[in-house]
Amino acid sequence: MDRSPETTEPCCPPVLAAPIGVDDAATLAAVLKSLADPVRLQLLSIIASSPEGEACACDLAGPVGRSQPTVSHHLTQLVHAGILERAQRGKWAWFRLDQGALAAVCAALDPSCCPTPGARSTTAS
Amino acid sequence: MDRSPETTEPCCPPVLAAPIGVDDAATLAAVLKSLADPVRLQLLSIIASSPEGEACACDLAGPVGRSQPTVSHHLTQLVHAGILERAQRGKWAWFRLDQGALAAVCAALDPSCCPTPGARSTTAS
DNA sequence: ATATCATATTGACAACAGTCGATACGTTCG
DNA sequence: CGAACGTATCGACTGTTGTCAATATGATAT
Repeated sequence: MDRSPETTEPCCPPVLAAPIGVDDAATLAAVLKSLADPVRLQLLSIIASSPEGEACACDLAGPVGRSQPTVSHHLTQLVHAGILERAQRGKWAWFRLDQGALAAVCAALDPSCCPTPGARSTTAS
Repeated sequence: MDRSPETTEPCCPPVLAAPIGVDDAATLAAVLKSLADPVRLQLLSIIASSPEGEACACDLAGPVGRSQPTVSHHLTQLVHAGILERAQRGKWAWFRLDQGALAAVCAALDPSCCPTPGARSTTAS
């Protein structure tokens, strides 16, 4: 499925403003769950701080000390959650951070900290 | 419990700036894990949007549709993670949000979104 | 085409987390 | 004191998740 462009889309209405519904809670929880793992956080960190902002999967298994299938699994989860973007380059898979996704999580968690345009209205365009 | 003042101190070094260590990853993952649950997010939301910013445990079991032990379990987890603060008032337990904790999580996730004193966003791209 | 390399998928297992019923603890009130 | 009430803990069950070995898939080069 296609993801929207650079629009900083808040994934959910802010948690602190008003009681959120079960659906919104589940959505935000899913994204947070994808972030709530030490290995995935390390992967994110390594990828984000890489020279061009992207990293090859072949360079990730070593630093996090996990097997190749495990790393692939984590990367897939992060891509599925909309945190990472995958690009096939030759036979290598390159991953880069979708920074908008993290900002959206931040906005949902603490909008007073992250003033995102459109974060106030429940159904922003 | 002592709670940190208004100092928005990130719980961890920013994820995106440089590769974080295993220890920092585990710390941040633990906090995120406490947030990565729909029921807990709902509890947070209800508590934060309550009149005085705090809510009694007796009023929480209903809205989230869970049993009293389950709600107590979730509240304990959130307190343990430093997200909530507990106050015993008579025989009632009142919970309020430690907003600094959420801001710290945001700062660790995306410092460019949450400008903290000392954390400079090196928006490379 | 065949070999080689990088990555994804499968299957299986262990550990963890969410849930509830039952029960214990602690406070308040009669 | 004892009853009533709110909350926490315990024990058990179930579903989920992180992990790896083995294998499959796909792309490149020889």
